[in-house]
Amino acid sequence: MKEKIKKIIEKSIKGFAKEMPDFSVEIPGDKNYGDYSTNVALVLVKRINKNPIETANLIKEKVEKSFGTAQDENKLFSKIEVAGPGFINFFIADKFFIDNLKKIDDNFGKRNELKNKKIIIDYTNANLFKEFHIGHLMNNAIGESLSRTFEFMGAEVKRVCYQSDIGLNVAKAVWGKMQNRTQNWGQAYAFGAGKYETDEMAKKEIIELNKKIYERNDKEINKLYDEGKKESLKHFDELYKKLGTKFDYLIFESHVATPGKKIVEQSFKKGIFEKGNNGTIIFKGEEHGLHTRVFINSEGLPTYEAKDLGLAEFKYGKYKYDSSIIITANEQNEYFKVMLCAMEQTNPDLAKKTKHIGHGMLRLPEGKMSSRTGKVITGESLIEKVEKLVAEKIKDRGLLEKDKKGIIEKVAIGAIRYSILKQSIGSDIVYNFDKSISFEGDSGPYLQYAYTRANSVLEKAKKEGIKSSFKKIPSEISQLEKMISYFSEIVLKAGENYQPHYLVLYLTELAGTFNSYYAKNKIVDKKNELSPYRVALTNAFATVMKNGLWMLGIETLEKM
RNA sequence: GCCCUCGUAGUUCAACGGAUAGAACAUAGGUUUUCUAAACCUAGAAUAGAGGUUCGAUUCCUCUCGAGGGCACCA
Repeated sequence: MKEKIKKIIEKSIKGFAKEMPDFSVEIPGDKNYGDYSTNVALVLVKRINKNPIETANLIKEKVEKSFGTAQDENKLFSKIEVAGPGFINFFIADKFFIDNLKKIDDNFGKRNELKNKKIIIDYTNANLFKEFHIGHLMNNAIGESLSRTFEFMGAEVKRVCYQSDIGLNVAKAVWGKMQNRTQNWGQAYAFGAGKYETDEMAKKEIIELNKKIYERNDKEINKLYDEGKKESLKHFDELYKKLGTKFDYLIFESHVATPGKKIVEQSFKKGIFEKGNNGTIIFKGEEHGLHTRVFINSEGLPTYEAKDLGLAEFKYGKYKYDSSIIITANEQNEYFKVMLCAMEQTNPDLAKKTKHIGHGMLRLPEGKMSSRTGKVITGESLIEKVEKLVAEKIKDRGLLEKDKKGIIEKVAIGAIRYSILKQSIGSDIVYNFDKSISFEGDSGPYLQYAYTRANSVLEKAKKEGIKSSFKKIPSEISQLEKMISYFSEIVLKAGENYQPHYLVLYLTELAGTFNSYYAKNKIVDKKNELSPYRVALTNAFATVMKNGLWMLGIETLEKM
C-alpha cells in the first residue's frame, strides 16, 4: 500500500520538478493524520519556491482527479487532506482494508525483497571454556530475530556460531583447571585470567600452555582440553534448544587459525601488512583513519584479527553467500572497522559482502560484566529465575499439569526476548532483574496473552458453530483492521534497518488494539449478525501475531 | 591524550529533519451476572547546557558538562 501511494504521488508531481524529490510516505503516529501521510510538498518547497500548503493542495487536486475520492465504487481514498505545515494525509477507503483481510493466510506479511539471496549470519558466539552469560543471550535474541526476519523476506539464511576453542583465553581456563581440578570451567577461567595479570610466573606458563594447545603434542593437556570442549558444547547445545536456535554451522577458531595466518603471511608479501615490534605482523590502521592492530603475535600465532580473515573465506567455502552479517556487542565496533579495512585489501569481494552489527551491552548497575573477574550473570541462571516467577504466576490458573512446564518455559523465554528486542539495537540495557523482565504492559507475555485470548475466542466460535465470513461487514471499520494491514510494511522496515524493535513496537500496539477491541465488542455472539465478521477479524489478528512473534523468536501459546 | 557511542517524564525505552515529543512501569482514580483482569478506560509528568544551519531541530554542525566503550600482541 505504501509503495502504491508513493507511485501515485510520483505520477502526480511529474510536472512540478525536474528530478524526483526524495520524499517519504509514512504511517502517521496520530490517527487523525490519516492512514498514510506524505511530506512531499514540504520537500518540494526548496525546489520550486512556492508556499508548501499551496503546493500540497495542487498535488491533492491532481491525485483526486485521477484516483477519485468521489462516488466511484473502487475509489482508493475516502478522503485526502492537507494539514499542518503542508502534509498531505490520505484516508484509505474501508473496502481496501477489508479486501486485505480476506487475503490473509499463514503466509501473511511475507515479502520477496530478499528472494534468492543467500545470507550467512554469525551470532551468539559464546566461547567454549567460559560462561554463557546474559550478553550472549542478548546476542542470540538479536541474531535469531534478524535471521528469521530475513527468512520472512525471502532469503535463504544459514546460521553460524563461531566459537573460540583456542587462543589465550582457552589457555587461561585450562591452566586454571590444572591448578585446581575441582572448580568448574567458568571459575577456572576467572582464576587463570586473574593470575595472568598479577602473576608473572603464571603468565609465562599460560603463554607456554597456549602454544602447546595449538601444537597438540602433550597427551595430558589434550585430554583436559578435549574434556572441557565436550562439556561446553553439550551445555550450549541444551541452551540453544531451549532458545529455539538451530545453527547450520558450528565453526571453531581452530578451524580458521591456520588459514587466517596464511592469508596474513601472503598479504604481507604484497605489502598489505607490516612488521611490528618483536616479530609481530601488524596492520597500520592510521593510514585509513583507524588504529593499528596486531594480526600475528610475537609468538608467531594468529590473533583474533587474522582468524577473522580466515573465517570469512572459510564461511564462503561452505556457502557461497551474497551477504555475511556478523553480530557482536558494540565494544568491538572499532575492532571490526580495522579488520574489515584489512579485509578490503586481502579479499575485497568478501569484504564488500560483510557487515558488522554492534549491539548494545547488557550491563549491571555496578558496571561492566566480566567473566575475567567472575562477575557474570549466566544465561541459565536468568532463565531459571524468570521461570520461577512465571511458575508462581500461573499456579492458580487451572492449567493442566502436563502443559505447565512448556508454558513456563515459553513465557519466560518470551519475556526475556522481548525485553532485549524492545529497544533499538545499538543502545545498552542496564540490567536490573525486576525492571528488565516484566510481565505486564509492554512485555513478551502481553503479546502472548493477547494471542491466547484470541485463540480462546476462536475455539469458542468453533464450538458454537460460528464461522468466519465477510458477508456482513460493519458500517465503519475499527483501528484493528488498519493495524493488521500495516504488518508487512513493518516487516520491511525492521529488515531493512536491521532493527527488530520496530516489529516489537508494532506488535505491542497491535496487541493493545486487539485488547481494546476485545473489551468493547463481544466477538462470539449468536444474536449478532456481525459475529462471523468479528471472528474473521480475530482470526486475522491471531495470524499476524503468530507470524510476528515467530520473527522475534517468541512462541505462541494456546493457553496460559 | 586520541577515536567512537550516548544524554528525552520519577524509572526503562520510542520518535526517515516535520504536525500537539509517544509508550510501559511507578503514582492517583475507575471497569468483571458477558469469549482468560498477565486485560481495559481516565489523569498528571520529559528533550543535559550554550550557540549555529534550516520554512521547521530530540534528530545535523561547534563548544561545555556528564556516562559508557575502544586505542599493538585478549576475544
